Amino acid sequence: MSYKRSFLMEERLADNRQRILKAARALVAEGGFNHASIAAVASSAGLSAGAIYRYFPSKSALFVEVLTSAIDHEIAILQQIVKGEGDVTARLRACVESFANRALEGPYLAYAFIAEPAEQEVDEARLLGRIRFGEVFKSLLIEGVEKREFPAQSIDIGAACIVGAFTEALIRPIAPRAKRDGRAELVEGIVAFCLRAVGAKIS
Amino acid sequence: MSYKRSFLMEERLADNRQRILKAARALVAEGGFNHASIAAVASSAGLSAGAIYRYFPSKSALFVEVLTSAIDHEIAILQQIVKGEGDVTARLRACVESFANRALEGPYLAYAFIAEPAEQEVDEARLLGRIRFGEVFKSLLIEGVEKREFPAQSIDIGAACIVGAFTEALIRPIAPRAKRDGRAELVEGIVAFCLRAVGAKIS
DNA sequence: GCAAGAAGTGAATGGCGATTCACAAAAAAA
DNA sequence: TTTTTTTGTGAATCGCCATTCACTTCTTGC
Repeated sequence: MSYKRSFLMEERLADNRQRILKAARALVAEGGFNHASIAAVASSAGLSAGAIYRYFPSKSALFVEVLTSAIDHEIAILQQIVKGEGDVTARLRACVESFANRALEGPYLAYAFIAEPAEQEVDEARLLGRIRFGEVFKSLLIEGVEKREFPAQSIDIGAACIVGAFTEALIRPIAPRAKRDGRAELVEGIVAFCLRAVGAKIS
Repeated sequence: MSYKRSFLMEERLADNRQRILKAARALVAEGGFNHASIAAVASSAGLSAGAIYRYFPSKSALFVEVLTSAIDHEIAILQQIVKGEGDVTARLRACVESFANRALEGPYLAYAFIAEPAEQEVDEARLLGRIRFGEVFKSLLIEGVEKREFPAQSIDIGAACIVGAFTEALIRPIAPRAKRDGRAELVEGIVAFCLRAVGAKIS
């Protein structure tokens, strides 16, 4: 009577889904969103264009998921640092450093995720991601102010500013066909800026 | 023999061009780039779609000019402040305040110019604009460091960070359908962040 | 093995809006 | 006024891809 998917079938479907996501991510990393048409994703995942629609309702939905899961991953890394040991200043430094270094590692991907023009939906997901990054810094700021490591200040605004600051400072070296030199100095410069901005003592 | 445009004709053509630019700007201010199709711009300027192409080679070119001239205007305002009197700290404060207030004044326009997804070319113009804003702050930073108002620091990075910081802090309240309250606090928060970041004494 | 249902195919469709173009109206030269 | 050149019109084209769909191939239940 009713059709029931075997375990193996389930596996294969799940695997396909993952392959689609992976292919999409890889194509974005390679040449940005433009480079990643449904046809390209499909063939790169070893499926037909039509098949994609068995797994995702639309192109936007697919890329929103690609973006969101990448962001989840980054956030998890940052939260790990936030929850770690050391004073707040050190952890803030570590967060900014980590984010910046990872972005410079895969510049095209980071560019796409931070700044490349994309559809409405993707863009909304991006905004949401930025807000989530903001929350991470917000928690650090709250702790820092509480522990008197930082002076009293507007937490929400400060968090947004931090995200904006390192993001912007990264965009230029990250953008397609930009020169990328002095990475260490760049990262250190960004960190120093952020630490001064929150009023951390020296460092 | 050769056709020569009369003075009146020249005038009319120049006027048409201006009207097109103005219509485009108005439509963007009203509903973002999406809202501003060639057809819409044309009818709003009192011309036919085809006529636009006698004045601009492409839609992108038109919007690049709209964007660029808006940026020119903003930059001029900031440079006025930079060249003004008062210590560097005060002028930096005035620049950030001015930009933020003007952005909050015409939120949709600012959003489109700062963050709305658009064609490649427009996006490139936007990046260029950001760099130019950076230069303004760069000159302030250089002066501030020279005059010992600010400690030694990475000028280029700092300038980029400032632009990113206020930009990001503005995007959320500026974005379509965002709530916009506490404007004065927002601006003051951003200013405070930036001043601490460059190491300005109190304020 | 065989019917019924599910997954996969890829060429055709569809929508959208920029761009073009054959033609019309207006302006300058003759 | 007639001719030539420029400017303006707006419907038709065109390009681009996401999305669909009639059909094939594979899975499952019997």
